[in-house]
Amino acid sequence: MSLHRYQGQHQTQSPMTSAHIAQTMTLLYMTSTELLQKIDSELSKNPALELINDRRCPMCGRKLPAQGPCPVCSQPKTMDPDETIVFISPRDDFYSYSGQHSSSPNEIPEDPFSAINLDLPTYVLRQVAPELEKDEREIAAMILTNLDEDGFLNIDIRDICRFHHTSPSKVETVLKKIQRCDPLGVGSRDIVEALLVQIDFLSETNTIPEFIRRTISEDFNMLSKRQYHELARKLGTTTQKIKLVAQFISENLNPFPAHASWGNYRQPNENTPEVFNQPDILISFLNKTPGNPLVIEIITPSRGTLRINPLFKKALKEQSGENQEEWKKDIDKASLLIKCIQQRNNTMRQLMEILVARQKSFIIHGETYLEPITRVQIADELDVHESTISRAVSNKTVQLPNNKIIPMATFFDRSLAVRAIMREIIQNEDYPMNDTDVRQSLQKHGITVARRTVAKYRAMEGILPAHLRRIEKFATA
DNA sequence: CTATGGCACGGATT
DNA sequence: AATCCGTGCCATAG
Repeated sequence: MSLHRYQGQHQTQSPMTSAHIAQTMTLLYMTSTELLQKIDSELSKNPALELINDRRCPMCGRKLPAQGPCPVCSQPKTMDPDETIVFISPRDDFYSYSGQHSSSPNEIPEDPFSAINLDLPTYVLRQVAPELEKDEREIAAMILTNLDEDGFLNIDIRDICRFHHTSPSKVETVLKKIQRCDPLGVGSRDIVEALLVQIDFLSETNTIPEFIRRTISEDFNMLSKRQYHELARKLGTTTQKIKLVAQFISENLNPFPAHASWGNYRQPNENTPEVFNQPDILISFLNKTPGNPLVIEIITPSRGTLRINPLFKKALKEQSGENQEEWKKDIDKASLLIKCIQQRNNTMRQLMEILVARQKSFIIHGETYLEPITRVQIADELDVHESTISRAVSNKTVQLPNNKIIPMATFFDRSLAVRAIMREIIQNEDYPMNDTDVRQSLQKHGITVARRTVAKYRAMEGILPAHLRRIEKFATA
């Protein structure tokens, strides 16, 4: 209370600083979605603040086209794969789709084995949204609201066409994009289609057994009945090769998209559901081509440029009265907000620059390559307070080049790499290894942890103890 | 007797 | 100051 009066009297000095710091902290803590709400509410409350239709790059101030980020700042200087491009990407369309999936929120598929109640339709929608045109999004939304618990599409494509007055090929295009999202094959109409999608994806980077496409698309019945001999005879090949196909399927593919990386997504007994908001950061390869430089987009919600209404300013000068005090306050508040948003952007950019540099192999090659770093280290390097980094990281999410959306805090997970390696070890084990064995095996990788810790990691990953894995192995073999 | 999970402690991290 | 994390000890189930 008394603080307000104090500020009123000494406004010529800089009482800004304390308010400035406080607001920067709050803004930094907010996700992009929350920031959008904040801006909206400020706009409606504060007459001095104005949103003009003039989109400008938050970094260089250039005029921007109606869509997309700054063409100059988002361009690489070289094609050197070591380079990363970090830029602020003002988006207005990005957030309008959260929670839009229609009438029946109760129909959200829920895997009984998963304690995490992620909402599959929104999760997928967030991944594809950036890639879609406006009319495509409505189709995508319709597709995603008609998924069954296995992640299959249980509505006729023709119905979608009728509803949106569009062609089947258009729907197919959207569907194709959806199918390549994280629960790979989601939105397929049946097991066969889901498997084929997964194979297509895998074949881009891996070698796949011959005959696999054909067996799945034509003879999936025989395959599932394990009639390997008959199948081999029909295709004129050896039983051995057919068995390879079967093995590959059981090891690398998942017939039910919703159960795969989606359903048994670790942490079985964790009752903290991870709610993924819209990603705050997008990381991708330039032109979506692996090997190209990385492109980091820091999403900032905006439909234009925020500024102080010049008319309001003029009115303040001309008019003197009891309102003047009030108006001046409004102007100060508005300019403060604008400054703080700039600062937020700047901090996020610096943070991502250094974070991506450090964790590049993790981003490109996966969890095993995550380096253990702490927020303090980053804070020292950027010469800011640790809490700044904490605020910037907390609650934010990042979308990786493989379209997975992860919490930004994952970059600071000290044990993720070890857990990933452990998973590999257990995956490739010849016999069910007990925790002591796993510990030794990890030691060969140069990782020393206590036996008890192995048990903990196992629990985190939802891996059963050795004696129970034995049963599982026999069941699948 | 062995493998595993629960509890709690201390140090690091936020 | 509060929280998280790895670890040691011990009880218990198999």
